[in-house]
Amino acid sequence: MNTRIQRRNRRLILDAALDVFSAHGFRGATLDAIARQAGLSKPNLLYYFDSKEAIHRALLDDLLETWLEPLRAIDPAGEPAAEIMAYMRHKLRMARDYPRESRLFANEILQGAPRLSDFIASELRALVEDRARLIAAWVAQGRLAPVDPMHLIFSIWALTQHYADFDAQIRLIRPQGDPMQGAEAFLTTLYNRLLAP
Amino acid sequence: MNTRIQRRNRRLILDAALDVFSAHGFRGATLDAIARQAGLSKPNLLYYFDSKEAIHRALLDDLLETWLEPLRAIDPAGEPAAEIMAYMRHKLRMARDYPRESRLFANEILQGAPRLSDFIASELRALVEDRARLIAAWVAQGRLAPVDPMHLIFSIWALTQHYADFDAQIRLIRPQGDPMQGAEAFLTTLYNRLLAP
DNA sequence: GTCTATATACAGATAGAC
DNA sequence: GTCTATCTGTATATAGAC
Repeated sequence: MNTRIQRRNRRLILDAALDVFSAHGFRGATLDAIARQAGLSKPNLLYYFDSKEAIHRALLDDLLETWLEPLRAIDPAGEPAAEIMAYMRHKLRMARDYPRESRLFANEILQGAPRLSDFIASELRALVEDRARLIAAWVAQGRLAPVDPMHLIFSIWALTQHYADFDAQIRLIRPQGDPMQGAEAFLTTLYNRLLAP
Repeated sequence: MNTRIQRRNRRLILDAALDVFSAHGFRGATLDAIARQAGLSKPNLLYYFDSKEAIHRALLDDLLETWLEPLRAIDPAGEPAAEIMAYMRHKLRMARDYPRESRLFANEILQGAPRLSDFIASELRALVEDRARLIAAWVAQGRLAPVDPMHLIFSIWALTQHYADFDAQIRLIRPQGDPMQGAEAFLTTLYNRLLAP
């Protein structure tokens, strides 16, 4: 029983599955495509995971741990505007470094969040409400410009994830160079102007 | 040959198909689901359209005509900030009134724009470049704050379509009330602050 | 024009040899 | 642990009666 090979194959499968699920959605993904991408046979995939659903589930579980972290990292003791800016940059970095994860998530939400509604309605919701209260307190103290905390958070999600989720569109509109070229500078200006008290 | 019934049935099919394709993506949608939703039999769908692909194609073609219109409506002779604000409100209204169309589009882009790359690389790209030049000219004249025109356009897309595309997430995080409650006020503040010269 | 019945293809999952 | 071969369900599309 070689645990090293097992771990290597599980990783190969999950990496291939992330490629395929993020590019085609759950229904559009096939075990054949994942197996080909992973360099394994289809039955071998199902030796490591019970079902297509189980592979997808494993990807989401991996993702959700890292999904909350940037929001959690906002420090109540920090300087308000700087904390929001750092959060925005953190999310933008994730969109650049983990675009497949962003698209996996987007595919799920777009289709009504069938497999994520529990997570969103409990953990994510509680965390967002907590951070919204923090931001509202900062506003009340006059340390941030008056701004709706929920919409502020949504705006950061929308603006950063857009570069991962709509990457195909941006590349077709601006074929030359990196799709995220100039994004950080633009978003820094935008939030500096929005948040200055 | 009753053209009135034909038109009515084509409309029924396309409306049902928009429901199903936007909610489940191309592969996730089934003719069974569309037929049930339309109140017709599956072979009857294929009497009006050659294939599942053809139904999808018809939806996209309908969509693309209306997709360019708000960008085109930006008036070079207008007051710069007011024109941008009007464009943003126009897009926000479309996200509210046509969320299924927004999700249909998002599904396509997310999966690499396989059926939209021609449209995006030609018509949309040309229009965006034209509008970017207009905005750049306004900036050069000092009538808008210095801002990257492309990223400004992307930001409006991201922030408005987010309310349609991520509607499921927003509803789970804020179960009470309308997901777009406060969105227009927030975005108005945001762009007022960003664009003031 | 609309239906029931069906041909055909493909995808998820399993059997069983090695 | 990994493979080939295969079972089974489901989806697109067609045939043909009415």
